[in-house]
Amino acid sequence: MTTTQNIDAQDKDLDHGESILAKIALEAELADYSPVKGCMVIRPYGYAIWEQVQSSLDKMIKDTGHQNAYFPLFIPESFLKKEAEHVEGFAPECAVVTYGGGKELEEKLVVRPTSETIINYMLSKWIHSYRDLPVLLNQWANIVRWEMRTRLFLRTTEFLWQEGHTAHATFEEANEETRKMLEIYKTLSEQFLAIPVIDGIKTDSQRFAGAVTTYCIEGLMKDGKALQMGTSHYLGQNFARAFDTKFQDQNGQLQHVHQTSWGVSTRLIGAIIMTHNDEKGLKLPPKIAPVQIIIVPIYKELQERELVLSKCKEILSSLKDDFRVKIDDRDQFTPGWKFNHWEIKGVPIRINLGPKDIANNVVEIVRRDTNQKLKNIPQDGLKQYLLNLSTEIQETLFTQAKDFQARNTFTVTNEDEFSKKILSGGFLIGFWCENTTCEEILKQKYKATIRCIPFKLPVDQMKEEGYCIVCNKNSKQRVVFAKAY
RNA sequence: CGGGCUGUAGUUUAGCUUGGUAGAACGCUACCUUGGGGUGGUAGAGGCCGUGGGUUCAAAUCCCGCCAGCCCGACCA
Repeated sequence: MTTTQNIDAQDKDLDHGESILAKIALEAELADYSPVKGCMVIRPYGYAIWEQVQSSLDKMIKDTGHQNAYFPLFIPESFLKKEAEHVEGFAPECAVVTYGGGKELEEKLVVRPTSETIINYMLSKWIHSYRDLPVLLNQWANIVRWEMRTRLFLRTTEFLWQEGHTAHATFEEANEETRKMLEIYKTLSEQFLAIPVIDGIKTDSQRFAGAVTTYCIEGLMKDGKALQMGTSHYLGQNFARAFDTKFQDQNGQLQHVHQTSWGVSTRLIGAIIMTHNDEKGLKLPPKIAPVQIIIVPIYKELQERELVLSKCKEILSSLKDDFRVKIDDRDQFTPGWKFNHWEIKGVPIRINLGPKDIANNVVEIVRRDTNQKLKNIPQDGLKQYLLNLSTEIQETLFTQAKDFQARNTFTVTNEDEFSKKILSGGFLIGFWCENTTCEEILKQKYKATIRCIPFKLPVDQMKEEGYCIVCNKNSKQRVVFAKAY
């Protein structure tokens, strides 16, 4: 089966993921480098993918009771400094504005690296009583983090994301919120992006600066590296204390609110690229593909052109209520050229339509997930056929990615095994003693980190307890190790 | 910020060692041809060779500075 061969070829090619990312992002016209180092331009086709991701997620965010709002780009520098861990974590990667209107500013303005501080400042004004809670906010915004090494979509200086911020009366409620949103991210990733993830808790060293607990979803890219695809934080009362965000409870007592924040970014597009691709280019899951079906007319003479194009339009209008569908009627390109063009761009379904098909009342369909060519598909009932096919492609892409993840997830019991396995990448499952030193040793020696303490392990036959793969001390839990972006 | 590499047409690049008229492919424009897997042809347009200085009769080529980018290390969604 060609599909399996392609994936296997990728498995052996684990080191070349980076060039695949840049190559696809540029060739499929998703993005381009900007004149400013570390920044990128998201081109219309790439932005259209983001809009699909946005609308899917935005609906789920609103369905769970959250409202969108917008907080400013500029944050007074003093705000960042109010929460000790937060400033320590973010100060090195902040861009700071010192001049405005030709004058040096009295207080420097930080370009937001995230918005916990400004939102808390506002919440402290808005929240008085337990009746004001919960506050469930979300914002779609750009943020800036001054990164040393950047990569298209996976890590750029400025990026687009969604950040949810909520305030609750109790720990239980806030913690439940944190888990609920992580579950939504998991659904987004698996059901929409067709990328399987491991969900779990971050270790202390990987925790968000200022959070009590950070939950995450982690995906495995085709080059064997892990990618953090979304995080959800229980912030405790840390920011509430720093900004004095208090409410009066039912007993008349003043209490600090319990807060959460959670986000996913345009990094998800990088994850799609790094999960769904082959030698021809990108493969987009139908649910988030800006163009789900491309119709390529095939003709010779002018007379044929008229006939074929009118049939194409007829088919288009019968499908346009159910699909994002387009006809590529450009005359300057040959059909063969167009085939390659739309394959690079990852369009899930292509319809080839020529005089022969019209004579027989059929179409030719090519599916991008398997590259299979399906000949003589009747025009009657085409819509239903395509609806089924679309669902199947969505599932196949997920299954392909799931199989890849399974083939590249290994159990290790000691450092020796770890050192050998980590070379070729993948998720490594092993015991860890919960000591940060052991984690640090693995990072120094192998450039690998603990991605998370999983809620549920992706491999069977787990023992309850074992020995830390580094120090051999007793351990109660297995964790997921990997090299990461 | 350290170490390595690279800057030539829109893109990928040849030429640089050994100084002497800047070449190709793709893309672009026009026309013809072709069209069911990147058709073929003809004719064109397009370059202060990253930048500043130096050496020389003469610099894309040699030397020095600067700038930018890429890769490798220290940070991260």
